[in-house]
Amino acid sequence: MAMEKTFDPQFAEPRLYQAWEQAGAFRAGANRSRDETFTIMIPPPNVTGALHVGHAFNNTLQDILIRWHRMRGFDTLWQPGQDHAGIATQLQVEKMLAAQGAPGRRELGREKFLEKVWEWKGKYGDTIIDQLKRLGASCDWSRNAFTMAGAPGDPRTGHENSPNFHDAVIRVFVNMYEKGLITRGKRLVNWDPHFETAISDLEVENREVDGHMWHFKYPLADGETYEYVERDEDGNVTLRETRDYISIATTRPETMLGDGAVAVHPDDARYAPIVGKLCEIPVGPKEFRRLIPIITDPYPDPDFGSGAVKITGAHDFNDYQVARRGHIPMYRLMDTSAHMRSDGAPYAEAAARAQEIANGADFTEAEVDTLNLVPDDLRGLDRYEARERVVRQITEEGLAVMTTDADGNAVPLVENKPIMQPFGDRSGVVIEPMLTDQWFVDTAQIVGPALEAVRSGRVKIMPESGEKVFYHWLENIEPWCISRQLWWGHQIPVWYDAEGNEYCAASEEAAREKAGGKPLTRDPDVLDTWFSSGLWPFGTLGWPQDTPEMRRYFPTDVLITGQDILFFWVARMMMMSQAVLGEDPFHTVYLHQLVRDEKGQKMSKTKGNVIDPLEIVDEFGADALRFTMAQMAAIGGVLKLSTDRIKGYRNFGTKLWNAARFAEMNGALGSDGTLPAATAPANKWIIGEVARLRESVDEALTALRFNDAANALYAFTWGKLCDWYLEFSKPLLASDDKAAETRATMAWAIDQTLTMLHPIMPFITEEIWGLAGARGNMLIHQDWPEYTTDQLLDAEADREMNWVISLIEAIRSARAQMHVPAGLKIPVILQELDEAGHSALAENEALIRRLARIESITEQAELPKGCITVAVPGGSFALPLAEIIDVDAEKARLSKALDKLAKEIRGLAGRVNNPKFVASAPAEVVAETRANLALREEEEARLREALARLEALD
RNA sequence: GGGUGAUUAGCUCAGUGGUAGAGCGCUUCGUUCACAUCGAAGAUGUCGGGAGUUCGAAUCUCUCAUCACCCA
Repeated sequence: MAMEKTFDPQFAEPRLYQAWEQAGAFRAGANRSRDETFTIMIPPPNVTGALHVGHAFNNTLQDILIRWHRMRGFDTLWQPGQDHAGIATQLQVEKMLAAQGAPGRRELGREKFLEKVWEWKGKYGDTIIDQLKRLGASCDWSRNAFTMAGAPGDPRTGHENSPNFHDAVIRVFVNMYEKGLITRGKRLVNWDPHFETAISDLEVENREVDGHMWHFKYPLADGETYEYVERDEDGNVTLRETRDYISIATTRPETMLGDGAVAVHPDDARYAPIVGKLCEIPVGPKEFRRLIPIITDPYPDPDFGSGAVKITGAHDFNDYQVARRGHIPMYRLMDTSAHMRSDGAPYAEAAARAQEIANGADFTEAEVDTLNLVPDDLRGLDRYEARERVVRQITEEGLAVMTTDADGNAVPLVENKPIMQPFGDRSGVVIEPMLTDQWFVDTAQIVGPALEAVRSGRVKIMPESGEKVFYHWLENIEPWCISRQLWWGHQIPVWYDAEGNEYCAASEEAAREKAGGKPLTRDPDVLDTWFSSGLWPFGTLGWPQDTPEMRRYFPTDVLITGQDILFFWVARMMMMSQAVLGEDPFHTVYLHQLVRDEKGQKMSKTKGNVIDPLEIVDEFGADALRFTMAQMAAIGGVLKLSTDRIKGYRNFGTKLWNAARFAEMNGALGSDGTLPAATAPANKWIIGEVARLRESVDEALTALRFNDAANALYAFTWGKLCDWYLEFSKPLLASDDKAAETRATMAWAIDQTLTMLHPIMPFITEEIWGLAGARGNMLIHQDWPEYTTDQLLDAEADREMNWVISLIEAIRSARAQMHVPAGLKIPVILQELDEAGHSALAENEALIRRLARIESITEQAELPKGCITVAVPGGSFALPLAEIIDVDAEKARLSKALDKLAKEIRGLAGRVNNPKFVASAPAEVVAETRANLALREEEEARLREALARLEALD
């Protein structure tokens, strides 16, 4: 049956994928023929996720490595699964409920809401898995895992691989708690007012926005004054005035209400006279104005603003540090939705107590947290509205620093300046630093082994620059806030009694036992999603149970993931694996960049430059997309995806398809796998080229240089197999004595090409493989070749065929430049030729005549008038084209060739004649340079002769 | 401000000390029995600037410029 003219991926890909799945081709250990294992853990996509180009890239690379190892006979496992993605999923379900007009989260209550989430997960949670299948991902889906599997409320039983994932999470928490690695405390955290939860540093996106800097006067207590002096760099006085205030610049006036002090740099001479005195916060009811101390701290930058900084420990990270150093009270001003607090005692009462503290009274953190210092008229307001009111009140009172505008009017000094503002990466709202009780992992205690793993080389990060980034972050690691005020997640296994004592245990019963039977309430918070993702490499293998999979496949081998989650995930997996198991989770980390559009811009919905990988698969097929991904994957490279490129690789697939079609027409598709006994130089040559390809593909994939592997395959398939070998084969297939061996060689070469292309282009290669008739196995389980060039490369055939190619190219080039009609067969005169050339010509005359479109080759030393000269290594040929030759064009052609040669000869001769080069360069480089020079000089001599002959014509 | 990287053909990018490369695009020619999703031939480079190390530098070092990303 004749093959179709082109491969139809839309039709064939789903059929082929189904065939693989039905055959169990992806199962862990499938096609295993040796003892070594090879394991990759998929970076679990969010259960809410839809496949984007980043996933497509990331998973293509993983699939290439997996398929390659599986074919090589490793016991291979590609562990798939999904992440429960706390915030994203909770948000998604809330949105759905709202859209349905159903009762919301709070109305439902925790338990009912979680039921809805599980329901949602059951319905929509597999979207991304189906999308990964369209890419050709050969994960062992029978082992699909989930980071919330086995949590209370999980309606599924038995059909998921990791029913114990929840147990693993709880076990690790309890273990780390008992070791003192997890503690609870009041800390300043990034608070997301939309989701009303704490989030980690990594979930905060700092963006530059237009902001304002206000300047206000904090009057000194009791009307005190001081001499304020400013000097220039040389110490000359530029300003001297008597002041009864200290000037403060702030971008967040609403937080003034919670100020605990004003700080200046200890070396700042301007404020030295007033350090230790009190000043007044210029806002709030006049009769209850609070006085706060002026302190010194190294944090304020004397050159920035006025050099004096207000300290609001509960709402700014820098201030928090200053307040802790100086034992300054931290007054929380906002509630969980970032509205000004409206709880607690009236302002007058709170302010009076705060004043006692400022005057030196003892206080506790807990007491301070109960004090609501928001004036009664501002309570309950949104933080931005409160800001406006505060600014207005201060300005009306005349306590804003004034300046003059363009018209000479006095106006408040407000600088417009870009400021960096923190946003929640999920909610997009401005993050509020908030002083709250949270759970923390004391990462400083567990970071050591992870750092050591990379420093010692046990774990290799690629590209190497990733290691520096890794060190930098881990060496300066901050405590990791792991509690989230959400419902969807692993609830923290800690219970409290009425006195607030903590009981951490794997179950409520165990906790109650510890508490001696006292009534307990459970901490409502859940764990950061990344806490459970950190256990991915072993939680998916059945840990904490002692499973065969855990023993066999852990530690895993290569982790392929985006650079952006090096800290989120990679570093934490390394820390947690070491903390829990005392082992590294993998030995190699391959980091890649974000996939961008063809101009290098981030893809974003607002820019409208998003490329949907599934649309690409629809239009060009998964193989074309995969090949493009592999081809882009230079280590550390920027990833720019353009549809033109994808189209090019779709064309590559068609080229391969047509080569197979040609083979099939000639009865040369599908070999029995035995190495053909070739006698024709062309056949010997292609066998050697296949061996070269095998070596370069393996070398490239071993080094994770996917682009090198893809390019080697492309260059071989198109540039060697199709451009030359199939053309060489045509006269051979028509011959009596070489036809059989050529069919065998072609079948073998194409099978080898399909095999080696399969990890990158699994669909089209499997399809062609299957078209060749009865095979013992599918290509996905074909054994990967191991032959070497030492075994298969015939050096003589290699030299010979390269000479043949260069002769054909030289003749074609001369013909084209002389505008010889492409269809015209011309005679060729052999002018002179060395022995090797004679032999190559004799063996391959049929190929040369066909490909260079030559009518006859005759040998004669004396040339007729009007010849074009073609020089090749070892000799020269002439094309007698007196009737169509353009002498000037030929002269120009020769001159140009001579110029180029002359330049090369100059360079080579310069080196050879330099005694220092001969003395210092390696012998083989010197020899090579000499040989090269000799060749060039020989060619130059021939061309000069030819040019002289032409000039004699005139 | 700190860190990391980039700068090579018109475009997108490979290239870790030994004759500057690929794909796309461009020009000319071509319906040769696998392929027009194709074939043949061709043009295009002070390898960002400057300095240094070296027999030899796109590659190593320093410096300047521009850009990108990450963290403040």
